[in-house]
Amino acid sequence: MKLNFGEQSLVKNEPITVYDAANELGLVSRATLCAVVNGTVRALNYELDGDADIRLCTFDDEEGKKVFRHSASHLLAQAMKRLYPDTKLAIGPAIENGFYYDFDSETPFTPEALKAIEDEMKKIVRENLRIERFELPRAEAIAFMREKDEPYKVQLIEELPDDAVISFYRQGEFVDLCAGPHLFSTAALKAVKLTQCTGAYWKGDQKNKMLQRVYGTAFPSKDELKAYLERVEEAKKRDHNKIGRELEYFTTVDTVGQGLPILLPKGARTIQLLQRWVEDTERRRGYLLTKTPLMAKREFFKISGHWDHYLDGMFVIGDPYDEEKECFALRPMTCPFQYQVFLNKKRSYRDLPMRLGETSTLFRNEDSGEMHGLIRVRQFTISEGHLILRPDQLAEEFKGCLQLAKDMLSALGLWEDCYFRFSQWDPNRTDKYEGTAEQWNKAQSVMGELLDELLGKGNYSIGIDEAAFYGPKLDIQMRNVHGKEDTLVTIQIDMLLAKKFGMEYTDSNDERVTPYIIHRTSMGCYERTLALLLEKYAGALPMWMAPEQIRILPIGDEQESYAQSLADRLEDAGMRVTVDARNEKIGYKIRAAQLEKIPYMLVIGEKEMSEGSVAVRSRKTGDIGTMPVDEFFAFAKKQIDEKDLNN
RNA sequence: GCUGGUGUAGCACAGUCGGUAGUGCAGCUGAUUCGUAAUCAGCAGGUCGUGUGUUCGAGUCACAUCACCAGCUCCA
Repeated sequence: MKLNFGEQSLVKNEPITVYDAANELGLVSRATLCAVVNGTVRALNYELDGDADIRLCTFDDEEGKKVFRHSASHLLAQAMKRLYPDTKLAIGPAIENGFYYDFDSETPFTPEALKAIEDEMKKIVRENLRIERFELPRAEAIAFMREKDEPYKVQLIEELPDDAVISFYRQGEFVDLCAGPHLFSTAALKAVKLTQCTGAYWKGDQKNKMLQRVYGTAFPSKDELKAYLERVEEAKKRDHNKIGRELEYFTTVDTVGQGLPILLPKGARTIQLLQRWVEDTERRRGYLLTKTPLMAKREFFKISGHWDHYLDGMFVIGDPYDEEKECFALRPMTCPFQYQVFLNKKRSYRDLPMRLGETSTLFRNEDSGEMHGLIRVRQFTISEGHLILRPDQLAEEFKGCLQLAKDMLSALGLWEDCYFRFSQWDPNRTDKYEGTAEQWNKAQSVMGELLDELLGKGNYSIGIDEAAFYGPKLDIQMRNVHGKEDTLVTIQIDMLLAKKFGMEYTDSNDERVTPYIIHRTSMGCYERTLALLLEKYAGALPMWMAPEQIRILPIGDEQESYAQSLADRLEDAGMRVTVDARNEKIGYKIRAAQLEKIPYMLVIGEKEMSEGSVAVRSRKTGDIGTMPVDEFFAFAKKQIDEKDLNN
């Protein structure tokens, strides 16, 4: 058999382990963790018995990281079993940045308990236990796990297909059902840290028992672990929920209620200017502005399907089940309201595409545990829009929507952090979705082709059972500082709602045709986008979107009126300027402005006043020297007009 | 909704074994008129998230509730 290790190769007649084969070529080092053999990840002690293409992996490879951390999760489970023998094991995979293991245990694990478990893990590492794989036939595997009193493992085996290979991994006294692969020995797991303990449902289903999930991370060296933990700490400092409150962008008030943040003047200002910018940009791209009611009668939502599909998520005014009495609901979306604009009169194919845009406030009754700062709230305002189209316009208009979102998010500097998901229906859950399989397949294939063309094949992931109840979506996703993902922008193709609302147009053959609809947002909802901006820029929003752009700092009383007239002039040019005329030393005022992350400070003393100049200080680079007022004016205006993201 | 954690002045925090609440910054007043990240002094500020209970006595203990945080589930 021929064994290819990239450039080098080896010919063998007898079976040999990956480790021994690689070692003969001098390719193994301490950093080698596993190997990809003919496309499958294998442990180093995997026995080769035929021709193979082999790639050795270290921690720098995704495969290596995964194997390393998967072994760390077994280490955790072993320590847990030693300290709490009654604990039942569920599952323990490697995840991005670490691993977790789910346990069923009577004892709730506190941070102190985690410390003790971590110490036990370190002990096992020092024991240098070999990690060995073995297989069992199905019946024996089940009996084995029954004997060990591991009901979750029994269930996992029972759910495996009949022909599945059932493998176990043993390290010392500990054995776990696992597909593997794993490291050679526990000794390599030198830098392991348990980070948190939370609840998680068995099999991710709310109806199942809640287990205890212990999260951890692992690195080949203590230095790498330390660097990672420091990065996490740094990221948390950018948390909009902290920084947004400190910098007075928003606050919450117990008595107002959950998910109902108060936007303070700075937050309100930035959202106002984003909103104006969105509305103006959309107008230039052919959108018609609408303003529709924030609520409607129950009957209206029955037509749209929301009453059947989304009642739990709506705020209802009145008794939803008393059909005798009038009942209203606050709107959870804009779609059917905006359709009324189209329905206002008879439409012809000449009216299409009709692009409708609205700065739309929505209300969604999220579960109490869902709210998060400005990212997930119960009332929010979205740059909403619907495009009503002839079939032949679908591709072009979808493209336009994506281009608009890209332009918007690029101007905000967020585009580079986004990734894409093609959210599809689940054909097995027809209760959740409206329409026929034929309609869904058609909409999804149209959308798939568009995405391949616009984003490129493979540049988006597919999310099954993530669609809207009326159609597939392109979701533009972003992660917050905690690594949690949220949808920033969504563009959806809808082939169902138009019919429900009796929307038709007359085509050139004088036939009545039901239009296609695209639901879309251009830059998402303002609260969430602001939150992600605050995190991206650590509170120092770029000049063009900063609530306060320039602060003028007179040194003494004599410069106050000059400072004020300068502020008036900049304000007249549309800049957002304040004067700090407090009787304080200049250092004090600068410190205050720096802490508030004001982009530019203009220091005005006797010298500047007499020569008509300003001493400019940037929050980023400090004192950048004195320049004539006109020069600063042009300097600032350029940054604002060009939406410069570096200042 | 579920699991765990947190809640003391505007903010950051201290408060021992249950004995009647403190520090720094911010604020206000006065003095100081000052050149690139904190001038000095004085003053004021609290129903210890809320409620109920235990107790002679509760910031501290118990229960409930509200809000905030992380995770799970959910997310049109």
